[in-house]
Amino acid sequence: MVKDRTTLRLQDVAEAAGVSIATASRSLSRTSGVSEEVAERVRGVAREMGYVANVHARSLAGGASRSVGLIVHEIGDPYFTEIASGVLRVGAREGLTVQICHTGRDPDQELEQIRTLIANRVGAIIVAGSGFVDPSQQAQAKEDLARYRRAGGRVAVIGRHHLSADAVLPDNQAGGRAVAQHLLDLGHRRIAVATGLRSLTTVADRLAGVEEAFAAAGLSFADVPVVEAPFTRQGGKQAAEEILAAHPDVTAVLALNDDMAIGVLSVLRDRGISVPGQVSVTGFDDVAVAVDLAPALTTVRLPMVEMGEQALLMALKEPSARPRRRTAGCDLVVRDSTGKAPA
Amino acid sequence: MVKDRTTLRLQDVAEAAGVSIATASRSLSRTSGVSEEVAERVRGVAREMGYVANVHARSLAGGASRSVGLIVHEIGDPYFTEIASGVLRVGAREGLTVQICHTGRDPDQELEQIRTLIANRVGAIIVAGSGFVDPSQQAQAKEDLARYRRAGGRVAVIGRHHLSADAVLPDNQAGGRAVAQHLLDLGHRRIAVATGLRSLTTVADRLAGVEEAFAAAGLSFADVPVVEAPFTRQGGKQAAEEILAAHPDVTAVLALNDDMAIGVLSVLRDRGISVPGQVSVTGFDDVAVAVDLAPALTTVRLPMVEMGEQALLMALKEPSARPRRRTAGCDLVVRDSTGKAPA
DNA sequence: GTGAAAGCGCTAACAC
DNA sequence: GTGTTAGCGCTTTCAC
Repeated sequence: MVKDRTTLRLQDVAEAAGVSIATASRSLSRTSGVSEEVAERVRGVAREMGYVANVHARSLAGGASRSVGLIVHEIGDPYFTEIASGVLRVGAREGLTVQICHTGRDPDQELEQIRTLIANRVGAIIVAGSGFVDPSQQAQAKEDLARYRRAGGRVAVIGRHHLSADAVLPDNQAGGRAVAQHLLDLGHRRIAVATGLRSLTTVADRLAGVEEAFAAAGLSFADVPVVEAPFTRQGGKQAAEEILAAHPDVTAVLALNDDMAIGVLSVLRDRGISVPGQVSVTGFDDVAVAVDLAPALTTVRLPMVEMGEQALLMALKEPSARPRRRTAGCDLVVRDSTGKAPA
Repeated sequence: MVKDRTTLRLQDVAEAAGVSIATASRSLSRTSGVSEEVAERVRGVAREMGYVANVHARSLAGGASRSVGLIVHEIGDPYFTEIASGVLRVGAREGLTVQICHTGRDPDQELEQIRTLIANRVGAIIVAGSGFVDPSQQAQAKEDLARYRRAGGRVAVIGRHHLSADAVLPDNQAGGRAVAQHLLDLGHRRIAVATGLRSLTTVADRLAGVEEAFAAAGLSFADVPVVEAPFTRQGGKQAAEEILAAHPDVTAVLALNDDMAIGVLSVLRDRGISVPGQVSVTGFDDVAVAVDLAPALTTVRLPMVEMGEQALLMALKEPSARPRRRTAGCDLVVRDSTGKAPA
């Protein structure tokens, strides 16, 4: 589309300014080799005409790419929304266009999105969705990204992936440990876990932390019910129903993300089960709304916005020989949804 | 970036398949003029090699654009997140890349984002953020978009804008009327309104509806306190503080979006003011979390996801002579945050 | 049905 | 410091 003669070309600007197209190009892309005086005049003319360079031509001619891609599992999910905020913020500051793609937690979709971004010649790709425990699920993506990097592309991932790239790593395991520890400290022993897909590294790591806490307390984790459902509010509801049906005597539900925890709270409220009086509930992520729920959600805070910022900043830096990694701390935030285990 | 000899070119595919570059192009872009047999073989070779066409070259050569731009005020805002979901869903279905930009509700930023999208030669631009009451604030954007349309670009807006383009129009005024009516029916007379920027058409329209309901009930709107603050959770808190300080006797707070309502609820909870016992609260939008709050929020439902879908679908359709418009209904959803006015 | 060749608008060598 | 020109990788006439 957009083929016409209304759209201004660099040549139009050059003519209007009375310089060659090369000089015009240099002036606008702020490359050296033009007298500041001429450059300023050209920029003035361009601004006045409302000229905006054709990104495709620029990219094709070998100019630097002014866009980056962000791959999330699900934009509807506040976890990713906040990461996206961070990425967009840095992007805006750096004058970068951000293309957001989502995968629905499907590795095949992820691969396709990665390829699309590469085809779009984005300068950097941020993979924000969790990795998969099984490396083979991302094998092809790994290969494509490696080729992309060799060709000069930058890659950063958020979370544990089998992709070799700069990474922002939330300490999910420590978070899982902390929140489980918290429940155990409150005297809970009949705890159920509501989790998303266990094939995700995020889930696996959080779960590992939980298990660790049980072990540290000398308790068996083997008979703790772990209910797997979609990593969403709806999944949380589903998990809660299942848990209440099979284990009506639980005193705490440990959800592995806030969205699920919100679903759990909703079911408990519908059933007239008091929180934390009868059942304590915990989440993970500390999404913006967690503090405004009633009861306010006890959860593990992850600095999602900062993680998004960090990821893009890392990707933008000069590539290092070996992948960089930055860990993001997890802080237990105790609010009103947890209390002592009922006697 | 990405200039190298690892990235496959169309020519590589053509050579591997033993055809000319023209035939390869036709095969891959499914243009007619190639025998199905050859085309299939070329596609097979390309797939096997992992070839992905360079979007920039394709676009520059005059091919159809496979990307669209979405402009939102704030991705952190669930209202826009849900619209984005809708747009991304349709985009994925149609094989389109979606570039999301946010403006922070700043008309200048908006203009810049529009220009960037045009420079990116996106095939369509969806403006999802509210318009501004003052046309002059978007005058330049209007001009740029008009030029873009003349050049073959597609534009759709969500909400009332002074931009002439296909539009998805939520009936904000009816919604405002309905929710105000609801409070009046419950016997509330000392009502305060918490609102975002009144320079936004969305706010103006909702407010007009509220005013209408007052008029219909034979009540004066003149002395209803209308507190303006950012259209966010934080803004809601701020507004609530102000309202409680200046008008401690209000029995209802009508917030003009859910985010603000959540902030209001939070302040009331902190102050130990019961909802809806002492004060009723209403929102607007019906974001996903509204139903899971405690108390569940009475609000006006807007089909945000569908609005996003509609907007992109409209933009993708053959352009019509005159702008199309689709209205999106507003439904009052009564939940637990509103009750009879205390005696 | 297939191939050769002319651009699309820009950047970056390379001349001057 | 400025201009000329050869591509970047693709689509699309236009020949055959």
